[in-house]
Amino acid sequence: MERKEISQAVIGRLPRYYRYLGELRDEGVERISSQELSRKMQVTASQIRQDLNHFGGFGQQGYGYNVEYLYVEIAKILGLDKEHYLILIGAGNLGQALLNYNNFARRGFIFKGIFDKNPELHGTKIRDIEIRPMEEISNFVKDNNIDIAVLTIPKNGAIKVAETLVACNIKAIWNFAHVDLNVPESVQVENVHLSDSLMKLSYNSSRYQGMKNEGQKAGD
Amino acid sequence: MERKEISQAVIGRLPRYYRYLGELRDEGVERISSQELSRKMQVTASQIRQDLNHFGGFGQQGYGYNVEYLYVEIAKILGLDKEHYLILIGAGNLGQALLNYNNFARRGFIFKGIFDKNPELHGTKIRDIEIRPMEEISNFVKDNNIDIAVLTIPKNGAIKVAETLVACNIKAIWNFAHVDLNVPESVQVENVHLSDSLMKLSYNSSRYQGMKNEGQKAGD
DNA sequence: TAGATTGTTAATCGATTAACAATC
DNA sequence: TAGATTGTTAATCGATTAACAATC
Repeated sequence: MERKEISQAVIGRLPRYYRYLGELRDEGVERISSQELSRKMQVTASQIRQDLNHFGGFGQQGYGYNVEYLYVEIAKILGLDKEHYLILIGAGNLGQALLNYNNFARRGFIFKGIFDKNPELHGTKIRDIEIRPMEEISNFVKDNNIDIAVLTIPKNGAIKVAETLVACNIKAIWNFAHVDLNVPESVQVENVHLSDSLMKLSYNSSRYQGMKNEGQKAGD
Repeated sequence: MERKEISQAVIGRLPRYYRYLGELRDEGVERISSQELSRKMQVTASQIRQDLNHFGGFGQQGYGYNVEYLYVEIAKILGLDKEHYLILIGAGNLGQALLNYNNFARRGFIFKGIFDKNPELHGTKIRDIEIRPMEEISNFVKDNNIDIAVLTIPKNGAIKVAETLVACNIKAIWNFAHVDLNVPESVQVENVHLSDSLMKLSYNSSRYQGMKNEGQKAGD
């Protein structure tokens, strides 16, 4: 019954496996070997087998993996076989973009409530969901079985809101605010720090340009 | 003159150092030791020193690091001392959210053009920037010194657009389309796969709930 | 000078890859 | 049965942490 902790590196790769398997399935592919998949995904076959075997033996020697079966199993591992109820906190541009992104609903992530501190928005609706004042978050989470709070507000407000969410026993926070939230380990946080991502891109492109110039000087 | 390649793990931590140093600077803090910073950031002091020393010796024995100086140096490393010209491809919700996010301009990331395939939008403006047809991307990139293309279109169109971008020598692509772009190594790609991020959160929160229940059964 | 703290080398830890026996 | 390919163990590689001499 010993459960070895699975590293975030492995978890982080599962959605990508899931995506490729979904595409294969849509193309009508029935089975695939780790080697074929490794060529498609540009990772080693060894890594694919190693990663999957953290969760069980989904393949068959001499045959490979059944695409449909593996697709469904990874969905289960990722919790996509269940519905998740979300609230959006912050009905700005980014929040609305997420609300309108159909893929989430398709995977079982369903927005149940929207909260914003702007009183003019209260009572208005986006995608048939009413916008409510921030004060109602706590009761709404408790009454509606909310699993995940999506934080799309400026960083100033984020820390206080996170405290509220912790207090009403939210399970997970998808944090787009540019600040690190300090929550107990019972609350999962996934950060999407867009400016960090952009800075990384900036570094990598500058570095490449630098290398190119150096190469020229040194005569390659 | 030997330049050892710096790992993406290190690069990925730089924006976070930068953020904390900016906050310290705003608070008027003049110097900080790796140990103090390590407590604030919840990483080891060893890692901070090791990371920074990839880029040079920014500290001083017995003193620590000068906050302002280190802040400016990390900005240079990340390429934030220069302006970057961007185009947005796909003027949907997400694209507009990015356009309206002031922090990017503040760090020198400036949107110069917007492209969308919807003809009704052509000629209209967002934030004083005209929306143009996709066919004009290539010339616009060449004529306006564009460094970075921000891809906020559905995945179907993304691969073809990426080919166009590669052909006109773009340096970097910030890719929000849910597909892996296959580009030469001279073009840097940074992926923001939002659904992958949400699935990871889903896994982690399900796993935690699972562990909690198991703990109960086993009597903790 | 004594104390503090870096820069850097060495030790440890963890993740990736290679190899191959098991088995379909 | 022979061939293919997994699951898994062992080897390698790389990243993180610890330790400490250098030095401000």
